[in-house]
Amino acid sequence: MPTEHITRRQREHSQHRSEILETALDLFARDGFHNVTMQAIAETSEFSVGTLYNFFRNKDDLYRALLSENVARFHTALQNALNSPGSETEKLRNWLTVKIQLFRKNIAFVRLYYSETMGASFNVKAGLNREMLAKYEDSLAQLERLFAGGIRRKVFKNFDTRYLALALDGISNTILFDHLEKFEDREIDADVMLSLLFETVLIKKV
Amino acid sequence: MPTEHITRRQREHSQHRSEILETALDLFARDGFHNVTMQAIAETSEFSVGTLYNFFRNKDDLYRALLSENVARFHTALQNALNSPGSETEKLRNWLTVKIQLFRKNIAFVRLYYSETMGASFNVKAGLNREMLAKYEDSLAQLERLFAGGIRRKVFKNFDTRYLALALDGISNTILFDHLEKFEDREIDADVMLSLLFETVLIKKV
Amino acid sequence: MPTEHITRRQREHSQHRSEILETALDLFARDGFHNVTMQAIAETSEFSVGTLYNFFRNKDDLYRALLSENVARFHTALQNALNSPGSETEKLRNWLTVKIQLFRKNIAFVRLYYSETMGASFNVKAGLNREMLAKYEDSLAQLERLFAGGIRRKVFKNFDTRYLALALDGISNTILFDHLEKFEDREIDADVMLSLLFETVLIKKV
Amino acid sequence: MPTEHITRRQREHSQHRSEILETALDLFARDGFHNVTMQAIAETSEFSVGTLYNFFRNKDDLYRALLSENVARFHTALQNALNSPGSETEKLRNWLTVKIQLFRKNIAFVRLYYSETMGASFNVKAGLNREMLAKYEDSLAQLERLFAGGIRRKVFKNFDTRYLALALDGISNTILFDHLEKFEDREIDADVMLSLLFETVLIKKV
DNA sequence: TATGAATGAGACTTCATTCAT
DNA sequence: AATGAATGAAGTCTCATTCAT
Repeated sequence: MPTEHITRRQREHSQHRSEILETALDLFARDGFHNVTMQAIAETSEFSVGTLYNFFRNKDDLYRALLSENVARFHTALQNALNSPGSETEKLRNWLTVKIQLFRKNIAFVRLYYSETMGASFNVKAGLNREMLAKYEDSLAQLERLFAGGIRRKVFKNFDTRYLALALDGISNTILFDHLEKFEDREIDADVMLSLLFETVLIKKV
Repeated sequence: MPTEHITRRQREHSQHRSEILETALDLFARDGFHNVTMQAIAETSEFSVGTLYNFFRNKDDLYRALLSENVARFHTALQNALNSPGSETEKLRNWLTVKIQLFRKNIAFVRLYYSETMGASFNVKAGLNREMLAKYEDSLAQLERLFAGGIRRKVFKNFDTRYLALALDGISNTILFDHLEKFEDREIDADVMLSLLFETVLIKKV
Repeated sequence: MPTEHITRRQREHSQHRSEILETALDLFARDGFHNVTMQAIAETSEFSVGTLYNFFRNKDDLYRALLSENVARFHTALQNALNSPGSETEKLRNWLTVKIQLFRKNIAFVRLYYSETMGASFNVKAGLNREMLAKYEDSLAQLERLFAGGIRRKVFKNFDTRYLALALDGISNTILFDHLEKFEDREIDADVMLSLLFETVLIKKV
Repeated sequence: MPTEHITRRQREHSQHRSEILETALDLFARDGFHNVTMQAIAETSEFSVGTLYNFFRNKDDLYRALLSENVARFHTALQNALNSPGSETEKLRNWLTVKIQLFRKNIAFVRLYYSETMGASFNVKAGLNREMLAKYEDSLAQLERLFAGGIRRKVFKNFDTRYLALALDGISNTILFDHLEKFEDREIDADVMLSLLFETVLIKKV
């Protein structure tokens, strides 16, 4: 059947594409965009340079695909976590748990993502950066809605939801980077992060 | 007087060096290390390419000097803030106030710093990265000592000081980046950041 | 047949490499290492600059290959001449005849070789110079053995063989350079050189 | 007296000029024309770059002066040796003795001279090379006249005088380079060189 | 007159991209 | 469809030379 034939081809094609992207990710994360040559990606992924250009229009395109697809994957996973059933706190705990897993299993991409988004979008052409920023804003907006709900339901104090979302993101980022930096395998707990935001630190005002 | 003569020369030299570094910082922060040519730095700073090489051995060296000197400046300023007189809370408020000012007045460098340290040190040779990491660790250690003191004096709850330091750093980073990103001129308040860490968010456990 | 396919590729590759080296030899011999640009070699050999770098790691490498391979060619040819059958005199005559032919057909290389070895090895990194010196010493050693054999067989007077070898080399060099310098096509005779070493010049001592 | 004043200046000027040339000779001989910077000559001779340009129009000019003046010195010394009183053989012995001394005391220049003249005049602009070649031809012509006289007086066999001159030059060159190469301090004897040309090597024709 | 910082043309080299096989 | 040799634009860096002090 021609359909199946095409399907197998497509499957192979998709498989090869993934292999290339995976290889490229490792190299980019280790050496940076400009220190990785197409030749190097070709050799490491065991394809020829020409083949790379059959999959991607050019180096920028490859890089863009790499970031874009991983960002989408992260975004979806985090979104799903937030949409899980349960209380606000449980949803946040879910979100953090998924984020922890994503960071742990995708260190290379995480590094790439942050060095790319903190710096004012060096390599990636405007388009992708706007896309990544939009996804980030969407994530924050969802967190805000969740906090807003909690505040409405008197579960949370009446804080600026924007700050709450940013704070939770910031706390988890810093702690996760600290762990990854040290290659620690000690389990990271979502509750520790939550408690840093939720439990009073100050005992008496000064 | 020969002393004065030397001083004038040195002053000029130092002045020129600073001009180059300032120009380079802006360009690097806007376009990224590899997208900035020595030619571009030369033209923008209104020196010749050759002159750049009289001040710095090569492009890497210039970049390293740029990061290194600014990191040192930031580190000293933050250190002083933490060593200011006052209670733990006041010291933290000082530290945050200084950090806010530094971020606001050095957006370009801040972007460069984070994209450089989040990514696994692409361009900067190992040496500098170790140096930057060391300064970061030193900052955290100081925060930790401060928290530890507060805990001992029963001002703070008995939390893991490492996490407290990381959380404060994370909260301030995320909020500051969010503000800078939007070129907001709305004043950022140190107290908002502190309260996110200090005041209970959660009203009732669920 | 795959073997043939590879062979054709290899043949072409080898062909191109030779063309580049030949072109470079002419240019280097005429203008000197530092006065020949890679651009010039590329244009003259009708390849692109990039292609040059596909064949040789860098300019030094190209130059080294050039000298090294020609030195080897010369060395082998002269060695074979000395190992030809016949008396000592016939072997020396053979050696000179081959040397004359090599000089005549490789003026460019000869110039390069001598200006490189007389000067204290400017461009060529230590390695090659040691290699060239070793081959030269080997040549002399062979000549010495030949002279020693002649002396043992009472064909030659009992002279210091080192001096004999050096003298024969020196006489042939100077005469050959003199001819080449003048672009003379008058045949150069091996016997003339031999006779300058062999036949008494002095009639009566003074 | 103004005359004296000028004379002192001139003396100092001349002294400084010599110091520069001497320094430059060592550097050029060690590293080659293109691997020596004006900066390096300035530092080593303890003058400033600007001062170098007060003595010589440019780098080429300095190099030319260096070669030209040393060639003249060599030429004069060798000429005087040949014009010394005595028999042909004595004159030749004188010539060789002077040549040996010159080589031993001016290794750096000798290397420079030969690498410059063997190669087809790389750096030195045409003018100087013609000048050096002329002096060389003059030397050979003098040797030829001497040999011709000897032949006329039946002291030497009737050989081509050009070849005799070239052979003597070649023999002495090769032996001298061999000694210098090895940094030998063993005395080199003019008579050994003469005997290689004068005394029969061959005992019986084969 | 001496200095040495500044200049900028020009060299070497890399690497994204193409295209004949 | 896959390959990888060839291309050449563009970047880094050097260094002879100038000129204000």
